[in-house]
Amino acid sequence: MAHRQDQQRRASIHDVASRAGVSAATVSKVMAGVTTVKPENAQRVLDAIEQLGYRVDPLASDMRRAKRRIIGAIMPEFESEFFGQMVTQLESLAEQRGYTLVAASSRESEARETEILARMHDWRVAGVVLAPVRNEHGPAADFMKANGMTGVLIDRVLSDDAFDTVSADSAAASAEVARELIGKGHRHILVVGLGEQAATVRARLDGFRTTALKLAPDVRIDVVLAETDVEPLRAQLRDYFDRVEGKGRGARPTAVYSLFLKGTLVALSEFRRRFWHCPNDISLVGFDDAEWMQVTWPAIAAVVQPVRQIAGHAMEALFARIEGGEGPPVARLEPCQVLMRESVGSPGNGPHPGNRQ
Amino acid sequence: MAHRQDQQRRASIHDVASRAGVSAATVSKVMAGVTTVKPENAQRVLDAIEQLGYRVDPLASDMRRAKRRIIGAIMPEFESEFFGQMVTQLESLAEQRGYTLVAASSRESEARETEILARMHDWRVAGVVLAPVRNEHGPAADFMKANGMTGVLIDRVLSDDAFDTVSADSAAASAEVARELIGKGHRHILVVGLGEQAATVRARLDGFRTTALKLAPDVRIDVVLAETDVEPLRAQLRDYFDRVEGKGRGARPTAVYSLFLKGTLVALSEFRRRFWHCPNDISLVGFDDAEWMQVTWPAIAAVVQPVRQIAGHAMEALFARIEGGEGPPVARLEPCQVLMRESVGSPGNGPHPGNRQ
DNA sequence: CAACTGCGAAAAATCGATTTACTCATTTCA
DNA sequence: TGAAATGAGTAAATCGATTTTTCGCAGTTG
Repeated sequence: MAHRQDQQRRASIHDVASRAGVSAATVSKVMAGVTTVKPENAQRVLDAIEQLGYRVDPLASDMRRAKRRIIGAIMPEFESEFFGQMVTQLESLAEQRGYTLVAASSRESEARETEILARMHDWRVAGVVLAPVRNEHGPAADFMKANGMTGVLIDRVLSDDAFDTVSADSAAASAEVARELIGKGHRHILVVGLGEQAATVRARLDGFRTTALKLAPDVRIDVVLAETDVEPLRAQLRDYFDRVEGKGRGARPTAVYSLFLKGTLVALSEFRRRFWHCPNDISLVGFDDAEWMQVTWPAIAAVVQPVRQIAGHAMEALFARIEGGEGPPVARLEPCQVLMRESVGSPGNGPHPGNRQ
Repeated sequence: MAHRQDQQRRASIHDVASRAGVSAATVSKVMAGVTTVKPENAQRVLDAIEQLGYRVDPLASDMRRAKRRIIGAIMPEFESEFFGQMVTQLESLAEQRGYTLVAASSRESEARETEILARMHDWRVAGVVLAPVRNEHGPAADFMKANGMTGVLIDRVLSDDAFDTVSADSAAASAEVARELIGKGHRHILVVGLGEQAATVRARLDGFRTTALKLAPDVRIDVVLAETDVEPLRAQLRDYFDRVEGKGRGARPTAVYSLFLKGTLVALSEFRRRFWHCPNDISLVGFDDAEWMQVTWPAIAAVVQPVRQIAGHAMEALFARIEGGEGPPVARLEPCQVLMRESVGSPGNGPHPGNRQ
């Protein structure tokens, strides 16, 4: 019956008003819960709303306010569990407050990051949750500052002089990893990372190195840092292992600590190529957990980032600012959990029987 | 200098108009590329736009049109590579056409699916890409029909009488898997799935069964289908293996075909529990590929869904409808690629030496 | 009885862009 | 020459909701 009508044009506040025999302003007041409306009028408005299936048009509703009830989220990628969970959380939290989340992927490009931000600025979003590709000092953060945008930086950041930041406590987690590896007897450890993400990588590296050296001053820590992309890292890692293997017995590290998920995958694939098995031939821990790490053989040890906490505190900080919260920016660090799974063992348990090299 | 201004209020079309000494209508025409504007006026408008850094407010711009330049995307989850890539693609395609993509996760709930859809309807989105939790016959699709929304259904769908559909060619891929497994000599195969996703699961199951039986009429195909959630599936799988093990030698299937990613994880974790190794103790193929499947030992065989093609054709179909395209709905099936990795071998190569049960 | 107080609701302005209708000129053609 | 067509541009309406202003009317007060 109402078919044509449904498909053609939705009821507006004026349709409700005329059906209820009042003005649009009164309808608006009823919906806003203003008490200075005569009960009988309010009831007729409610009835009209019910009958017409009226719902506020968020677009029109947002027109007049300077900050629209839209939150922008910019993530470096959507393909990993971490950012997938992050978006899910952020969306849920935005929704709870009656905001719409518009998520976009910068696809690991700072240029795109700024473009997206400009578009979000056009939309006059109330706030932005930005997980920068590189760190807090990129062009995106500059853009936000220059345009007086409200925002929170997460993940690959440490602290900022203009925006609140929320990230995993990389240093503490790395220290924990160091304690575990040193405790198991490792004295030659390779750290793998991507240099571009300056802030986080440094925190993770320093946290690891400091604690490791404190516990075992004789420990040898090698570092393989690729600048930008994953493929160069793969090549560098291959070269590194070729080199240490050339130096004969004992030159090979007994454990690898990867500072990010892609690095863990690269390390694993390099182990495969060399027929090295964890943990007998080499131990492996990676920053960032994933579901599959529990089902492989061996299960892969990992640092679990507290996604819910990061998302929760990011949104909390963001809404506080949106609602006019003042004060200097806060840099929050959320504690991680380190899951030592089977991929970590003690060195010197001899090569795996299947090791053919 | 322009700081305060930037932060307070952005330039509107009227600001541009007054600075250029013309009316807002003229500015609008210049931006739309209408030719009936005196070149010198056009130039002054362009200059004013430049000086003020004016950009169209998409919200205001969309106000008057019945269909706003917004595309909604509803995915069952964001945590897996498949849907992550899907959202990335969809966003990119929407952006190319000057549309904004608003993505939301139904978190595997049909109720939420409809709620999100209602909210998107409130936004008067031009179209929706819906990856239903269950299949094309859920309440979400009904809602879209009842409200005359434009949309395309993807992934867990076969065909629909109201909407275009795009999905992986599950049947063909499953047939290919059957050919591979039968060809390798498997005659007792377990298929693992989630019954709730009726359409796709049936297609995958039937495609597999038909081809397997055609090639080897004596093949035994067991099926473990959990209704809704992953945990029950885990329990059922455990029971199943307990049962077949109780029947003694040869009762155990030599291969498992999982119809979706979570099933592959469950199967792997069950293998772990029983100390079964792939492919010596049992072979495994799963629908849906993931990056980690190449780096584990063994690498896991998988059916790769053509994400780009699905996203591309979905958007193509969607925009065709948005632009008024008529005609009966089209059901598209995109071919998959089957990657037979090390987790699949021939049966009867004897148990793995490490098998302690 | 005039002035004041308040309540409830309507009218009007606003947000920013687009589109329709309309106004002058200036051409073009009969 | 006069009517119609074209060109260039503007005022105003529109989209749908919110917010400010105004107004009518009832009841009080001096």
